[in-house]
Amino acid sequence: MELETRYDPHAHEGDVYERWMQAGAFTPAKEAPEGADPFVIMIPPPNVTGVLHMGHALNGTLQDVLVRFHRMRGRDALWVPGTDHAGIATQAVVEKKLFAEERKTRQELGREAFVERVWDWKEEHGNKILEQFRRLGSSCDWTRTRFTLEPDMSRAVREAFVTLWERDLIYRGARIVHWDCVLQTAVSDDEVEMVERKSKLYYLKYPVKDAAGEQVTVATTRPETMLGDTGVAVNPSDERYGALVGKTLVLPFLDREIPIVADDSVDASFGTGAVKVTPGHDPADYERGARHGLPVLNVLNRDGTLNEEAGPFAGKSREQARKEVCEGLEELGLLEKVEDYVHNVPISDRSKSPIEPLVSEQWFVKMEPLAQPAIQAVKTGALTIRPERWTKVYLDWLENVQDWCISRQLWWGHRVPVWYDEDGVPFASREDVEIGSPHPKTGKPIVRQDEDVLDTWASSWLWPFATLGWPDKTPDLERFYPTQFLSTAREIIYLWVARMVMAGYALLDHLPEEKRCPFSTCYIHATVLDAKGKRMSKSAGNGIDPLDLIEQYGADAVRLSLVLLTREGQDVKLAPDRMEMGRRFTNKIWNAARFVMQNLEGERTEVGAGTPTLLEDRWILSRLARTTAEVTEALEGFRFNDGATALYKFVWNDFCDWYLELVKSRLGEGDSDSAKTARGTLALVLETSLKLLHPFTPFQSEVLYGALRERLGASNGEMLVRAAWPAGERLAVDEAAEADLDVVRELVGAVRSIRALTMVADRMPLAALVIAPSAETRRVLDECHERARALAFLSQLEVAEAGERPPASAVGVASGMEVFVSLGDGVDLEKLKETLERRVAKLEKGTAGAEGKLANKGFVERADPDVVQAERDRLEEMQGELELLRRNLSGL
RNA sequence: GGGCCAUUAGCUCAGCUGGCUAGAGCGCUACGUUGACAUCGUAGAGGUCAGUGGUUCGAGUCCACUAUGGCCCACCA
Repeated sequence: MELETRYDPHAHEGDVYERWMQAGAFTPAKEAPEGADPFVIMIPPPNVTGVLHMGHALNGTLQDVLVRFHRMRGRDALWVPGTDHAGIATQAVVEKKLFAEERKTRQELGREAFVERVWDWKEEHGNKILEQFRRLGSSCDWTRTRFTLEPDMSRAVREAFVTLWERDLIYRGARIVHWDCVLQTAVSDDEVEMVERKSKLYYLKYPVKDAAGEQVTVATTRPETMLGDTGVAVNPSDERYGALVGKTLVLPFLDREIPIVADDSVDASFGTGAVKVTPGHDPADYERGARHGLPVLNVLNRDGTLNEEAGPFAGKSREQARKEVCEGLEELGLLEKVEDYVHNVPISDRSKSPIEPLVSEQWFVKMEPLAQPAIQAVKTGALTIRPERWTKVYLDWLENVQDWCISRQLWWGHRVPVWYDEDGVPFASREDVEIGSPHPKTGKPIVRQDEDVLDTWASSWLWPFATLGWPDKTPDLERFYPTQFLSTAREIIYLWVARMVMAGYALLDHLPEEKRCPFSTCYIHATVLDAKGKRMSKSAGNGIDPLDLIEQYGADAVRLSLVLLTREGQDVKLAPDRMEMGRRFTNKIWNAARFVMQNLEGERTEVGAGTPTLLEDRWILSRLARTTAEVTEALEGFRFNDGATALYKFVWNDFCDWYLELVKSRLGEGDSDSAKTARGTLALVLETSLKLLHPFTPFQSEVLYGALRERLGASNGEMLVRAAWPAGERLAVDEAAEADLDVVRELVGAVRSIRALTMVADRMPLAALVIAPSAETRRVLDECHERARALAFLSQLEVAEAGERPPASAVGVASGMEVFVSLGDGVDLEKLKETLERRVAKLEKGTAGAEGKLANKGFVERADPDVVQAERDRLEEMQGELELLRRNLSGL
């Protein structure tokens, strides 16, 4: 196969993915390999309505890197994909479409027909996001794709519901809930966002009963809710109102008599110190009302208009009522004043409309008992959350957990599996119940099923095991549960992560305690921000579409860039051009591979032929061994960035910059042992590098691996995706080789520095460069000088015997070697002098620091002996260089 | 009102449990290559590591406070 000079991702990605699919490369073998531990990830199911955003792209990359890594390491690897039915979001999308296209509301269509429409929509559009995950290269087992509303999931959801019901952990209650007046459903605490809004603070006067002219002023932001007031509260220690507690007020408009009560929760310093109590429409008031036995009055309809309880204001919208209430009070002389006021208003995440706290009948799950094991999970280490600081967030929520309102007044979702008899006595059932059949307890006929559906999270909290077939004890459940890794966004630590842990402990009671936690590591990935550090959002229009990036740079470059840019626990600011890093690197790999393969023409069948004895061969193999260990350790510890960085440095700075250059002249030697070894080493290093790269750049590494095997004549169609992770006897760290090559690099560097100094002085090239090596370094030079010649800058180098000291204008030192430079004519001595002086100053500072350190007893006695020795060596070196530079300076 | 996170080169960021003369990529400058690489290589300029105090033989790294920016939680009507 001919490789183009520039890597073109689009020429390969589609084909490669297709080959993986045809080979079933992502589906675990029927039987788990002997002795292989599972490595399982459940994808956080994206909404079916969703399109891939940068957060998905990052998260998908991280999960894929790990799954591919562990698959290659021989673990029984599985990554289960799927989507979430996302009750409110999906229903809203379809409702909107229905109205736009047919001018119909869901009510006009009817429940059954509407749900049918949603399914139609799902079949048509619901796979989009999973397709996009494929573009990214995700190696999910697509044969196991799940959907949170499919029939098997319904069984799981019912099993969970009924189990909790039987344990008395589910109850129906009138509670104040967050009501979304647009979507006309209850939403959970976690779906509410507090948004700062400018508004007014109204001071209302309520007359005291039987006390002509006496009034109490309350401050409120919601004057229209005064119609639902059933009391006024003051702080018991507030002297202003002491005498009034126990007296009665008369509510304007309605003439309702309401008591003044004393309650600690009232802040005497806010407003007037007196607060109206509206238990039906304010969570805090609900609590206060309950403490004082005040009645709960609901003055709102489900759409947010006022109901008949509101007397003259019935039927008005909230906004209209507010206006009219104020006007009315004004007329009555009961509006004291209105102030500007900024406060936080609860807004529904889903409809973006203001939440109305409303008392209504809902289903709740008692959370406290479920929370205990989830708290224990992190305390015992069964669950590790990374970065660690999120543990506290997780625990804080669990330790103060509120009961979970699980009913939603929607149609798209799992219907609450509760049926009622004619007296309204409920019971929960795993099976559908026929209308008319007898209630198992009361014996009376069943008349209806509960109309509500369950919160979406009431299915997704079962995800880690419902995807494996639970409640049946399937082979998959046995083999793949619990999972090892969950990677998700911080926003859903409460909504999802904590609840999955609870569900695992509560519902998988056939398993021993230590196997119930659904995942052992929960990784909270970075948030992807825009270039200015703002959150990407549709409404702000600052989002970057990952598919555009893939289109432009290729999936591998995007994956690599994301991993290189993201360090654990730190958000990442992203601009499209940051993908350049990945693009350049993938192009570099491509060309290095091309070069290697061009030199492997012919009959070679064995990778890594010959025993390397030459320094550079030993060196690169040692570096390869070290890099292999680094990448392996990094990925085992979920340090993605470290792994990618180690590879980047190895491939680019060691392999391409040095090894390929050093080996070029040998490659022309035909059949010499030296040439053979070079070719073998090249092939081995390339092949191993491709394996290490595969988790990060799966497409490109697969293409190059195929090409390499073909070139070696060793191809039998095997794919890199299933290759074994590098390990073994050929890869050992050779410290001597690394140290020796460091000397060479340093030497070359020193020559370049001296040369650069003169070039700074004037662009004149050097008249001559002479090196007088010590006996020790001479050995190393002899070994590699010929190869080093291949480097352009070394072609000017002449090696002299020690002791032959040529006249020099500048002298440098490197690894015990003196480097003499004689300057050509026309050098700007002033500039050279300046440069040298700066260098001297820097060195003086350095030596002073080192001397101080070594003069310090504490350091010498307590520090690691190696560190002290290194410090001495460093000082000596600096002193030597300093001395030479001073000599240079005085000679100028 | 609590809590968390950041602040290191012009830009984006690395610097793990305190210990080489504080690094990388991009950008900039110079030179060299253009027979693996519509490039690549080498070198250079550029930093009082936000500020103040403390612990220590030694602090970018640990502690306290301050400043700036960002995020999360919370029933102040």
